[in-house]
Amino acid sequence: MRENANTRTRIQDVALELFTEQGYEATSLREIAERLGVTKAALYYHFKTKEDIVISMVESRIAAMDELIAWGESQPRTPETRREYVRRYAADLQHGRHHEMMRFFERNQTAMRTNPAGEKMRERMMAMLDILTDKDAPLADQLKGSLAIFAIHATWFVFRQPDVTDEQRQQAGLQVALELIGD
Amino acid sequence: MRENANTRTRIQDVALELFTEQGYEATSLREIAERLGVTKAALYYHFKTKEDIVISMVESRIAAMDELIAWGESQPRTPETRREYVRRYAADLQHGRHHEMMRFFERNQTAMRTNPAGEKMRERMMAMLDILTDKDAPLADQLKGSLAIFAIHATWFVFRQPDVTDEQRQQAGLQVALELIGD
DNA sequence: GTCTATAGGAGGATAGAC
DNA sequence: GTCTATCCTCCTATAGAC
Repeated sequence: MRENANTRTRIQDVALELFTEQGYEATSLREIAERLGVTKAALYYHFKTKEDIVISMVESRIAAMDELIAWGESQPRTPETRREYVRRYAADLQHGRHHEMMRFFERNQTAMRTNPAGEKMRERMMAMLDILTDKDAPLADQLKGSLAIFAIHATWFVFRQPDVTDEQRQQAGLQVALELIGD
Repeated sequence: MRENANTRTRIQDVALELFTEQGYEATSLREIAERLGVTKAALYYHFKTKEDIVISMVESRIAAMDELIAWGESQPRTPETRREYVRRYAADLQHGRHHEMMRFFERNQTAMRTNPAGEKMRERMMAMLDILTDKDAPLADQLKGSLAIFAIHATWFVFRQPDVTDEQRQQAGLQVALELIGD
């Protein structure tokens, strides 16, 4: 079970990387298995289907988002709540494989269209948006709410310089996101 | 050739729609053919390969971008140039299938990774970014440049209300983009 | 827990008739 | 220009040995 847990995690790691780089559909189980030095059949011992690999990966991310959303919904709808929400979201993405997961979803929106994990994720993104913007706010403000979230995600992949630290990334993303939701 | 041009265009239209909604890899040629009431083999009369369909669609978009980029590069690197650039870009996307094309690329980045059309498109996006932001500008400003472009694209799909006019969309996207690049 | 072998199907692409 | 028929490859998934 030590071995079990280990291989399971390694499969998830490799899958996440390949799914993000090449796309979910474009990545075959053979490819993942080869990268790990095992056969396809071995993967099926750990996961029932290909879809299952994604579902298993997304769980901890969904849990973290649920916690954050619950917090947001329990707070008064004030500017300060929104600011704090953005700060917490940015901090949240620093842990585990969380920002990698969000990138995976961003790059596989279409493939996740019919996937249960994708449905859950879309639901959460909507809930987050509801915390950041009113549904009857001006269009520009609604757009800014979406961009604020996107800014924090983009933090992890837009910069072209190789020498940017995680510290600097997070700081830049957070600053822009905060400006977008109105200071 | 009248028929020819017509069928060719219809294939492109259906392909663009399905590739965007379901994803490039998830859409089979059989599916496109069925939607048009023809067989797969008929598609192969009009296009050499599946990849070829994408390449053919992207041409007019690339041409428009090249024109815009050439204009940008011929102007002084001033704030007013950047503002005008953003305005022209927003107006540009109103024509033909242009914003649909950008949405297609956004949702199929991974699939377009190894596609010649994808390579061209990435190159142009980089060139646009270079016009909007300096490479040695603060990280936050670089991020804002990317977000400005994204804001204009997002204009066409983020709003949840069904009664938003194209006029209103464009206006909101443009306003936010202009704020992002500093008024 | 991992392997070999294989079923079963779908996809892209082509040949050749009409 | 479009069709029928078919090829070939690759994929997901399973059966059963070790």
